[in-house]
Amino acid sequence: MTRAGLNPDVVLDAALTLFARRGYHGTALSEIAETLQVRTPSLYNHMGSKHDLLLRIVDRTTAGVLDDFHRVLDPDDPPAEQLRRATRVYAHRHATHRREALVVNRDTSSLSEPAFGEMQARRREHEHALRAVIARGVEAGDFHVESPALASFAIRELCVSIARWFSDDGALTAEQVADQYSGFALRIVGAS
Amino acid sequence: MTRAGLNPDVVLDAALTLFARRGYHGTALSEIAETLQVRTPSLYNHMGSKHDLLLRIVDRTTAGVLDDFHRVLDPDDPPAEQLRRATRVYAHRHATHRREALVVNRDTSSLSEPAFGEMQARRREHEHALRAVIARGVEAGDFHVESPALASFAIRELCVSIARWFSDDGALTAEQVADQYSGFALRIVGAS
DNA sequence: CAAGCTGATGAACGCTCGTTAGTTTGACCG
DNA sequence: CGGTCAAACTAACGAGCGTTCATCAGCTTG
Repeated sequence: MTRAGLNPDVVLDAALTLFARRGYHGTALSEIAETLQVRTPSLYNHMGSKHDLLLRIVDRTTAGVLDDFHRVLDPDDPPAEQLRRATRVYAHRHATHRREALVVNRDTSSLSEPAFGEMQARRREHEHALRAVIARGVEAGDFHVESPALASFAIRELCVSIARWFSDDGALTAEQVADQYSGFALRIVGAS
Repeated sequence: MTRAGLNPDVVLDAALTLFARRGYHGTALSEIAETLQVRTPSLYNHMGSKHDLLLRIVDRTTAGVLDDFHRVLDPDDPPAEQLRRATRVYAHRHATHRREALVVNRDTSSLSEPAFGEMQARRREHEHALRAVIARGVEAGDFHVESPALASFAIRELCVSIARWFSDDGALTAEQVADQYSGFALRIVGAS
């Protein structure tokens, strides 16, 4: 191991923390370097560019969201259980991956093409998948909402907002928050 | 009226649009100037500084939120009606003042003291006031939630998120969205 | 029509940014 | 112990930023 012991993961993690706190444009590479007790140019031994850091963060996170969704969704479950599981895992991720969520939801617009387009496509895929669950619940008479699209937006953004206030030192664990929020989701769609 | 017809309101409005789209740090004064078909230094005839623009936006918006709240809250109303009205006006504001909401929720951390502290105090005031309404509803047996704080966070952030997807050209008017979202809020707290 | 004022402008400032190049350091291996 | 190679360093770059200032244009007023 050399003097500073830097590596790509450590750099990405430090960037994640600072991007989440001050935003992508509000964070200088010199601040990331200072965090790691290293001069700025040393970072380039472990990353492509500043923009590349953002890209990797967004990519990894949006892929994780879709993975989560398809992993917990059982096609044989009734809509209420599907919605509960999909919401719980989405809420849980926003409590356990706060920094990633903050960066993705704040700085995605700083991505260049084609990364921005790909990210939007993934977001839309998750959005439509959740909307489909709600629509099935409405058809089955289990849910009661005027607009599945509106309810889907509301539930997704509800979970996203967890990243803005959750704390590991708080009164509730990530699991408890996820359980309560999935309960909120079922109430929003008017599940009996 | 002189050549370009600039004035403080026009500059603030252009800044608002660009801050909302690219963020405070992501927006250059030259871009604001370009929007107004003017050279950058001309802006200084109508503003103090870039930071001052952000400050005025945040100030005006957070004051408006508290104004709205106290204007619609009737102490004699039952908790359910109080929550409905408070949520409706908050949701409505986020549909009709999208740009302001986006800036406040993204770039507040770029404010310097004491502005940042003052803004946080106002936010907390609104948060606590809404939480109190929910707590009263729980005490009265009208609402059923484990944690009024969690429900209050959820409802507020739910409304905030409207700014992220609402469009004047969309299928729903601001009033319709506000009505549906205040319905979501009542469902979240388990109002009968 | 001349004087004066408001505001738009070109030029320039000091600074910070992301990034590159060349050099030096230090850990590892035969 | 000497050679090798990865990686951290110093120095410097070009560009863009927010901001200032002296100048200039054009409208208003007497």
